[in-house]
Amino acid sequence: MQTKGHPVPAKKVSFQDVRDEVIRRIQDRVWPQGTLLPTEFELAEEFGCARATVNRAMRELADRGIVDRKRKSGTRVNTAPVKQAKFEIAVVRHLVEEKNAQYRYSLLQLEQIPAPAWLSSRLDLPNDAQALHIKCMHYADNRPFQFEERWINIAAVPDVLHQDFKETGPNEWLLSEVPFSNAEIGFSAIATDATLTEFLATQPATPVIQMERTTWFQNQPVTFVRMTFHPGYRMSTSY
Amino acid sequence: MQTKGHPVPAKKVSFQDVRDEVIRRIQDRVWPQGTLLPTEFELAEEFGCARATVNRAMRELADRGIVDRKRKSGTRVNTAPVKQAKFEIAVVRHLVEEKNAQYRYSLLQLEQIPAPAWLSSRLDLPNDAQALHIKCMHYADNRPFQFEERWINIAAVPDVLHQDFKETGPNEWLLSEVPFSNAEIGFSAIATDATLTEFLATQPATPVIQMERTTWFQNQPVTFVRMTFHPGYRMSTSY
DNA sequence: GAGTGGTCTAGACCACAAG
DNA sequence: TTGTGGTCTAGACCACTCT
Repeated sequence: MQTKGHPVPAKKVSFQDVRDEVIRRIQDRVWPQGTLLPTEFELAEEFGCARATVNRAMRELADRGIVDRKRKSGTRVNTAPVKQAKFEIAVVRHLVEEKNAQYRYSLLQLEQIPAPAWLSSRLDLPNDAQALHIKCMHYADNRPFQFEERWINIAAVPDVLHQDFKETGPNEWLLSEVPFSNAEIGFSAIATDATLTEFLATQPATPVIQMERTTWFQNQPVTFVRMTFHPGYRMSTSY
Repeated sequence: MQTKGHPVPAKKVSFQDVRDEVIRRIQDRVWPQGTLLPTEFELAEEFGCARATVNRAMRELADRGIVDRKRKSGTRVNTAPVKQAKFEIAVVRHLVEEKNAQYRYSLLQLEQIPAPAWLSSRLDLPNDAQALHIKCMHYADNRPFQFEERWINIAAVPDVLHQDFKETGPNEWLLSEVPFSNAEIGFSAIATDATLTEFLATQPATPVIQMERTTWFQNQPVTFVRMTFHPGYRMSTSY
């Protein structure tokens, strides 16, 4: 909306400007759900910027699931926006320290064993595979925070045999050893069994959140871990 | 790696090419964690593409938390990659239908009440605020899938009074009415109380996952909902 | 066939932060 | 001050997909 008298310096239109204005129009029902938006060319003209700028803005909206884009069809306001909640799967130590609590780690058990059948099946390991079986605890201000039970595919990370995991947990070591892996994560609610009741210091059969994660590196299975949080633990995020 | 004899048509280098090659080098320890990467200009030269192309590739890696970028400092391979797990907080109906199960909705209770103190406090409502209190069930193949209890801030969406929610749940209506809201979500593990035991058809004190969500639209509180899943429900995702 | 988004380029200027 | 990423431009061609 700027009169074209003299060539005013005219601050350039940023892709954020475009993005925010489009969001505003959607929120204010100028473009209700399902609306077909103007083409990039038209928007560029309206906003007085390059098409690439509009493209960048719209691509971001598409990534967020706010609009749907199709070649030839154009850009449409999404009707059933897929809400995504992102949870940061951080190292336990960070979770604890974020709460300004003192972190402490304790190794409970470490043994090399032939991979049990269920593990071989789950990780698709050969029959004679060897595994490192680890149990450990994570404390926040000396109160039980998380119980961790883990199996590591030794063939995938042979160096693991030189680690004693007395000072730092296997997760942190694996992170430095096997960066940028792929993983499958699942959360469920379970009741504490005898072991969990003991280490988490709970009443028997207390509901707790358990997180299971299987990790691969370059298509090779590396580890399966089961992490059980203390009662009352709440995972939260916002969007 | 292309000899510069004749001006070969030479397929253009895409930002995906750059991105994937950078990922490969990080995975293969060519650039171990903490490494300072070459500048965009240098990479553009190496790959034989424009700097904008490199920028687009690196920006994606930064978004994924694989590298850290700072003006003047340059781009560095992230040491403690923050793993992000994205959960799609979809409409319950979609969750059910994804399992190829038949979805059924049932309204249990709907009443207009003065907002209880805890709700006013949580949503920052005025003292005389009115709320719509709703209880309903979601079934998958006629088996209890989720129990939902919700409070809606009537002032934020007055139209809600014209809805009877007999056929479709409040969530779907709110989604169409209040698109692109902000929300805070939390998950915890709880034991079923009398009501939940009844509606979810479980044993008393069964561990279940409960999701709480508070939603705002343009900084105005809209709704607070507590959704409790059937026993054994598992939230999962991969990255 | 034609329209729309997807991407690349070459160049430019800006903004932040390290020295 | 200076180096590095952040962004915008104007133009070009490509790729999907609808008709």
